[in-house]
Amino acid sequence: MPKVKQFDEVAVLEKAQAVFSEKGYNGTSMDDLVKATGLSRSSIYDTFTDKHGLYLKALNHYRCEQNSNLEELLKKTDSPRKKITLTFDVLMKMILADKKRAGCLMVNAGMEMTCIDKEVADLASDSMEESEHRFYEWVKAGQAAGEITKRFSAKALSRHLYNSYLGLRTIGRTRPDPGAIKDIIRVTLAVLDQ
Amino acid sequence: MPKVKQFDEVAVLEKAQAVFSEKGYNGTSMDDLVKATGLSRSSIYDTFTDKHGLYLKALNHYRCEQNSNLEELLKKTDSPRKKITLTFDVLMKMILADKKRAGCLMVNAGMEMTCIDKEVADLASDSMEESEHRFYEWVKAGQAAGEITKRFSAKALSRHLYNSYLGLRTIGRTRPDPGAIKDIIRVTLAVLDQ
DNA sequence: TTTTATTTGGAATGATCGTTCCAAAATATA
DNA sequence: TATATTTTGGAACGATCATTCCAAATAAAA
Repeated sequence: MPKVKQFDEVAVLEKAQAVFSEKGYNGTSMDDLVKATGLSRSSIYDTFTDKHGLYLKALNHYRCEQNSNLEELLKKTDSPRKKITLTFDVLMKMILADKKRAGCLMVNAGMEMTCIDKEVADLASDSMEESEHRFYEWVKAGQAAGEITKRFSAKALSRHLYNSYLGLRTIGRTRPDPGAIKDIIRVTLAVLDQ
Repeated sequence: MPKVKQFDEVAVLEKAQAVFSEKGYNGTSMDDLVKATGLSRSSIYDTFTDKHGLYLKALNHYRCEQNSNLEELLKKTDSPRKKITLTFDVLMKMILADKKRAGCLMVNAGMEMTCIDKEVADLASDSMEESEHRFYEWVKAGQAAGEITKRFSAKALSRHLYNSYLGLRTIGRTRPDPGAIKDIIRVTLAVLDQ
């Protein structure tokens, strides 16, 4: 009887995500979102409540997608150290492939919204903590396996790795230079050596 | 004969800078700027042309001020390595003192405006290159003086240092934890050892 | 094909945006 | 103190913002 939904919600979220990444939350208008998603205003409001709701859904979707993509990719190896290396390899490829310099939606959101929107700020902060903790588990396992130095605590090393990730995300958005990114990753990872 | 300007332009720029840092360019309204500066709309438009002009002037003033503050501080020592260490010490103090998490106006501007405003993006990019180059000169001198390892090129090390700076700026805005910042700086600087 | 529930497009709305404008206030000189 | 010149406050402007609303279009079921 009823007419069924004419669009794929996930596809819409990914279109919206791209615009939010490029222009930021405050730099994106509903008109931008209408054009990018191909949906009508009514459909957007009906499905996502409002602009803020769409932003939150896009952020959550981005987080899930990134996590599962990374998990899938890291099945390639059991070595904790190689998981770290692979993560930075993939990051470099993502940055260099990102011709529009959209960057990471979560990092962008954290930077734009910390002082403005507690709900978004908390979400971004939580996601960042999760990412850092992933590094922590790998470093800890790597140290146990003798792949990673014990000169520094697992906590300190994982904080360093995640800090380098954040720096690269900033460089990727502002001044993405292949040589620079390679240098940074090489030096960042050298700290893990005995 | 004429009535003279009733306000200090530099003081106004610093008030504006604080608001732009917290809320971003698109998140800041002219009303916010009127309240923060204490000036009237007319005076703002008469002095800075428009919102965008005020933003650019605030960015340029921030850049000059930061550079001269750093230069002044680093007179304390002649050792290139100690200049680097001091720079990170000061950065940590700035981040921890920054209760509003305003962060660095230049980094914030680069992140918010890359895809939106070429003029601002170029200014931020130029300022970032300058900062990285400052590290480069110190690393090069430090290597020549035997204070810094030659395992990596001066270019690679300076890129690494600046990348760590950018990461810390992001963390300072989103999740500023004293312990984390100390860890990151310690590991970042350890790379300079022989 | 007709019916029915739902989506859809686009006009309309009120709020807020950046900007302009001008009469009134203010100050350094005469 | 009076005059001349500039700043100032605040109202007013058009543009754009997010959001609402409804008639028309649409697709599944009868």
